[in-house]
Order: sequence, then C-alpha cells, then structure tokens
Amino acid sequence: MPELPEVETTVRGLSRVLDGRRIASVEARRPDLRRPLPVDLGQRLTGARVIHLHRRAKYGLIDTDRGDTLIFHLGMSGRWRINPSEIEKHDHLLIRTDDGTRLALNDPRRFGSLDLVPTAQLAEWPPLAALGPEPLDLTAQELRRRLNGRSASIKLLLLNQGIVAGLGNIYVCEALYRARIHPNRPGGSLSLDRLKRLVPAIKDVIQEAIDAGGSTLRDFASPEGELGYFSNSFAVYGREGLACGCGGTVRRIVQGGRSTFYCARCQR
DNA sequence: AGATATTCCTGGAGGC
DNA sequence: TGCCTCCAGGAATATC
Repeated sequence: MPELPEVETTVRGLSRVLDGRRIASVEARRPDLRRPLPVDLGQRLTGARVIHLHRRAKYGLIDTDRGDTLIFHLGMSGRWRINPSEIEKHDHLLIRTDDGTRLALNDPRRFGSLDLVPTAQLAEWPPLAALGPEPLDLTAQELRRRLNGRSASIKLLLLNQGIVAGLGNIYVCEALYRARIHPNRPGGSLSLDRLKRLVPAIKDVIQEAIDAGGSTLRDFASPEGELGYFSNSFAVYGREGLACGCGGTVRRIVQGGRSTFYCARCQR
C-alpha cells in the first residue's frame, strides 16, 4: 500500500524520465478514479513541459511550465509503469513524452486520484491545506501540541493526515513498536519523554523505507517495476502469532476498522 | 469539535 | 475445480 516512502520512491523514479520532458499525448481511459478526472486534463497537459516533480505526504506533484501541477494519489493499489510492454487492465491514464517514453497509471482498486491545480494555488488546494507536517520534519514538541487534548488512540491519531501527513497503517504499526508504545494509548496522554522516543522512531522507519526503495505488500512496485524489499523488515506488521524479539507474541487488534499489529509485552 | 462508522473498489485468500 | 465470503486500506463523507 503506497505510503509516504512508496510515493517518494515513485516520484524519484518518475523524475528520471519526466523531468524536463514535454508531454506529447495524454489519454484518459476512463473518466474517473475515486473522483472524476479533470475534464480538461489532456488539453491542459498536452504540449506542456515538466519542470519539477515533488511530493507532499502521499501526494505526488508534477509541475509544468503551463502553470499547472498534476497531483496524483496512489490510493491503495496505484502504481506508475514506465514503458510497459503492453497496456494492461486497470491502466487508467497513459502519457507519452516527446522522447517517446510511455507512462501508465495502473490502479485496480481505483482509490487513487488525479487532479490538476494551478501551481500558484497549490498551498490553498483543500486536500493539501488540511495536511499536518511531514513526518521527517516533525519534532516531539510539535507532535505533543497536536495531540494535546485528544482522547483517541495514538494509533488512529497517527493515521490522521491532519496531525502528521504521510503515515499509513504499516509504518504507524512499525513506529509504535520501535517506540515501545501501546497502540491503544490515548494520544493526548503520552508524555514528552515518550514522544521523544516516538518521533525518532517514525523518522527512522520512514527513512529506512525510503532508503530501501519503498516496501511492497501485494501490489506496490516502483515505476520501473522492480519490487521494493522493505517488507522483509517488518517487525510486527502482518506477523500475528509470530514471536517478537522480546519473547512476546505479536497480536492483531482492530482499531477504527483496521488491523493493528503490536507486541503486548514490549509495547506499553 | 471530536469520535466513530460507512463508503468507494478489485483481487487474493481461505472455506467448503 | 468453483463458488462463496471476507479482507486489505486512504480519505471523504455522514452521523452522533
């Protein structure tokens, strides 16, 4: 499931083939993903030159010299394929550049999105404006301020993109494990000392995953198609019933309708 | 306002 | 083998 590290890996991969290139053609093969695609997507992108690619939380941002930014979100199952040998089922958007590179955005579950926003108005675009800080920029003091007064579990609060932006289920589970914090702890009750364990744990797990080129669960592949390998490094995620290094056993509970994996012995 | 539940979608896994 | 049910999950939306 693409979280921040997978999106970062995707943006870096796309950057290698898109940065500086002119978009020769755009083909939307269906009118919507989770939302309708911009009706003028092809018209506004065709002929534009890509001048910068970047990322905010789990959004990939492609700036063009026409003053527009193409914003993609990979949802649950989205991935970009570069120079695919053939069009596959669920290739919803096709882009060809002036040097003949072909890109296909493939998203079977269609939880992803595509938007086109004037670059000058990016900061005010509601989905971006609502985001909390990047986890790699976070401090314990800032997180404490954002958790202050919140009674919901730290697990669910870390999934809230308005508090910290870019974390998903996998990396929240892994970060809480590394910080030895029980996922059910009310977020507002965590001491500054515990947040001083948690914030570096978040940064470490995110950075390690970026360095590993993104993890792969079922359906993530970096744009070139090679699989990331961080999933081999999960300490708790998807490991229900297996042993923790402390001698405890990894448990699975459901919070907010989604699975949380943790060790009840070392996470308190 | 915050907490909680529901919704979207497909493919893969597991049961029988 | 085939049919069925369940599950995965990000974020918008609805409801209390």
